[in-house]
Amino acid sequence: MDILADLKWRGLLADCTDFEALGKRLVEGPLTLYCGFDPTADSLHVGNLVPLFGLRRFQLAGHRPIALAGGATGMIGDPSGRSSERNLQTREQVDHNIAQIRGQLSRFLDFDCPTHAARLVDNATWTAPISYLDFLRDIGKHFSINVMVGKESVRARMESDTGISYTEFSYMLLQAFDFCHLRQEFGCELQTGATDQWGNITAGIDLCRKRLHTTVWGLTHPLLTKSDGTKYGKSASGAVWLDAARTSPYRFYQFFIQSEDADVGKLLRVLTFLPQEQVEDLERQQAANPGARPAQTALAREITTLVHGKTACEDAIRASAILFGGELAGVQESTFNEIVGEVPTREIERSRLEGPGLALTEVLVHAGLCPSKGQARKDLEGGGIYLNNVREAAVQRLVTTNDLLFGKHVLLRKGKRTYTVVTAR
RNA sequence: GGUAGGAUGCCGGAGUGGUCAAUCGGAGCAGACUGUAAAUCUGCCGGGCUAACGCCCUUCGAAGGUUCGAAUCCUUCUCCUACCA
Repeated sequence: MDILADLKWRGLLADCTDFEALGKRLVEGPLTLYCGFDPTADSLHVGNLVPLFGLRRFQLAGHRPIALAGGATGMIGDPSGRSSERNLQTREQVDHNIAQIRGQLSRFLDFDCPTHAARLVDNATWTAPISYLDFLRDIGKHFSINVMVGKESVRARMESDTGISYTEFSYMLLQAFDFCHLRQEFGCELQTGATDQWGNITAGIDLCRKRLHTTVWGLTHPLLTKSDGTKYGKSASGAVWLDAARTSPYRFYQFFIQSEDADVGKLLRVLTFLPQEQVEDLERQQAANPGARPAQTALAREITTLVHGKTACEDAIRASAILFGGELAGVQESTFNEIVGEVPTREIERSRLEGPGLALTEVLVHAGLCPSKGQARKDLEGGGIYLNNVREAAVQRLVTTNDLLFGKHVLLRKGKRTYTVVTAR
């Protein structure tokens, strides 16, 4: 299957400046394409995986991807898809974020491939040295304000209460310049991105035509949404990050295991590299026996392995099996230790549990499962608290050293799936 | 610079002297049903104390003031919005 057909089947094609011409170009031979990632944080999140995996899909199909880290654009702030002005990041923040993100970008692409190796670039390398006057003369001259204010990203903000600063208004010039530069430097002919990047991408295409008299293309991926239309990739505790320090592999795995039936088919297509037959087979299994959740299991395994590696994924699977396996009665110490470190863990001084012990409500607050003792009491009364996987409804319950598993740990659970291990020290 | 309007809990948004820790909706958390799914129903949803009835503390942009009593009235300040210049 050719790359465009594959992307289409996966639902990854939102728009293209010229499907037909691009399709023709793609069969002629390897093409160089790029996609940019701004360092708005020190880690990418699952939403970024759609365009990033897009680059990988192109590389697997024999093309040359360039992942661009926005060291320059990250200093400015993209107004696209934002209803209000961004806070400028300090240079130090951007530098730190860029360093982290470069590492993440490089994990999914092959830089050693002899025929179509990937590249990692930073737009600060070519943007920073240019003087303001040169930029205005060489780049700015090609832009019509009339066209710029017509772009969705600008118009939306001009109509909003907060407006748009000159800084963010200029963002599209920088991104357009990137495309132009990459066309000149590496013969890059295609830029990809999420749909909100359409305006910035077409700005680059126009600039290439005007400055270089050459035709390049743009291709956008749909924004990843849930079946109810809301944005995908946010859990209750915020975004789902690729950085294991921000979102542990266990939590990452759990996020996908908990996918809704209505979404899981789409997620398999968009976030994994499983072939069409296999995805369709999983969807059939899911429809036949939804309770077994074969699709969620496959999805979580695939993507956790891609992002965190085989070992971390297997650890997450084992920890999940223990936690969601019911009673802890027969569990061995070595097995239990596997979940310590996977789920959030808090320490407590052993002395506080000795003698009469410590109120369970206090332990819950200490563990971070409940925001206050009052809330902990209510959660207990509501039957939502489990001590070592056994429901505990007594508000006055004290936790003592007798509750320690293997003399060390207490497993606390709130609701169906929020766990914390408290370790005596 | 002028005029008018606004600022309420995570968000939206009622309330315009006591019955207000503040209607309602959304989000969130928990329970029931299930499948670590969705939908639905129920409870909770500022903090502390209590087994509980209940009690106490801190909130309605900020600071003062009027009053027995203020989110609600007055003064000043800060910020936002609209129109005018």
